[in-house]
Amino acid sequence: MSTDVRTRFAPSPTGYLHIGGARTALFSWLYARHTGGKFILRIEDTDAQRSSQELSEEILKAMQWLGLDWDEGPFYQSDNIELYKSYVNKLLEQGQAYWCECSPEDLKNIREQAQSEGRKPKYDGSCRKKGLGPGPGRVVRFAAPQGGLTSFEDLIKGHIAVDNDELDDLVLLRSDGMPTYNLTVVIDDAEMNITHVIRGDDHVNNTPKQIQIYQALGLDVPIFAHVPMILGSDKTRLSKRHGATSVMAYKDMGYLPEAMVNYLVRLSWSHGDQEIFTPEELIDLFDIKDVGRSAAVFNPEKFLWLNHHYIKNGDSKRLAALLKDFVEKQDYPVPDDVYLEQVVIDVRERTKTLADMIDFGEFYFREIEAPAELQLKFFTPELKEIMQMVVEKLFSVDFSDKEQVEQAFVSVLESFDIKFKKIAQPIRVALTGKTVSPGLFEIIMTLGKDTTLRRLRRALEYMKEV
RNA sequence: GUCCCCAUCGUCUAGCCUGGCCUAGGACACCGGCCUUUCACGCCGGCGACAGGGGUUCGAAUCCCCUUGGGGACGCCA
Repeated sequence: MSTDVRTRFAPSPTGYLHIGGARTALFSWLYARHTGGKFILRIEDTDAQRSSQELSEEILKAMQWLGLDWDEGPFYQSDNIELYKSYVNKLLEQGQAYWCECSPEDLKNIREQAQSEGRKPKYDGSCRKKGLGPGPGRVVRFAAPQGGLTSFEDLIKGHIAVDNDELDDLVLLRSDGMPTYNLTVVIDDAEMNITHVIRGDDHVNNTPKQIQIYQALGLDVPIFAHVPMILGSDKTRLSKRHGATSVMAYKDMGYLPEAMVNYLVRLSWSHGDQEIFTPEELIDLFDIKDVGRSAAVFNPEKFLWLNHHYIKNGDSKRLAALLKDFVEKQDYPVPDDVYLEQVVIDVRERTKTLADMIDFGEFYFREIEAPAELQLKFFTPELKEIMQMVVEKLFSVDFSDKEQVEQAFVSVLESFDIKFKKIAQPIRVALTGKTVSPGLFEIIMTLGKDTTLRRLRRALEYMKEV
């Protein structure tokens, strides 16, 4: 027996790992790492209708992408059905559970009746005294304690107390023989010796019900920590309406996992004025005690800013490797690693995501032609001689030496006694097809002699023809 | 509707527990300026909040109560 911290993340594979779930997982993981405890992953797939193996795997992938590694699991609740049933039987034998024959329609009526009378729409317990046994269409319900108070000390919310009369005789075993969430979560957390149940705010109301089950079963009640929700910009529960909510959707949009971790951790948690954290710092600094009690609004702009921060400061070789996927997705020919890294270095200050790099740096990956209006505006005949000389000078220069390339321009500028400004935009348009781009010399060095000269000559041809 | 929870700039938050150092600090966004071959980056500056009302106190963003506002839960989902 040890008192080591054991936390868990228990998603249900009825959807992808979303922002909210990821943050909960992150907090659980951080707390385990911070305390030197264990982090367990458990898949809650007792809803056979809606759960799927594919979704389970997607969740695992998302966890891995975020770097949230687990020490035990993944365990699947569907592998433990007999275990849960044995507990149901125990409750039945103890008289703390009973068979119920009420149909879904009966239940609906009971609820509507209660609500219309201004009461909480809970099950009225009409089958409690019937002494029913198993039968088709029947479920097992928990005989919840009546009267009194159930309370607990939440690590985040503080003291929470609920009147037992508010609580339902909830279903433990469905008519199809599958156990339900409130039962399985209790049994597994107990069997897995979870010390700290860190989960979403939306489970606060379930907690007293679960505590009653722990008590009925004579199991130790863990410590609870309910983390506040993440809301959308209109302060309602975050959903697709607010934009992408799936973790992996952000990966596909060119976000970095460290940016997501850093962004999410700062929702309802902070450490003074610090905004940027390395994983090591987080493990060192994170504590549930510092998690706030109020909900946070997901702010895409700040997330983008953080992503840009990591794009700007990340290792360029790694970024180049990540960029490769995005190049392939566009069906562009994949350049070599050195070229890709140069692109990253050229564009990183002005692109906030990996996907941005592809858009903004399109001219690095494919042949481009400036729109007609830009050609007309910038490729003017008066620039003919100047451009001619730029091409000639560059032609005779060694491109492995940036110094020489810059010198070539200096000599052209001196010959015509003009400012660089005079030819910068025309050259930019010739090289990139746009008026906005990275620095000219960076582009030229990355593109290389052949491409640079080819594109400048094409502009020169235009100047001559006009 | 009933129950539970929450409440500092538009947003994320520091400060609140252990009242005075708060004419409330930082960050994102926004607006100016500087830098400059474009755009960015960077730097400098600006805008901007203690929900309201009562208490307690010499003194309240900080403690208490009420109101209001918001969120969540009320399922044979998790």
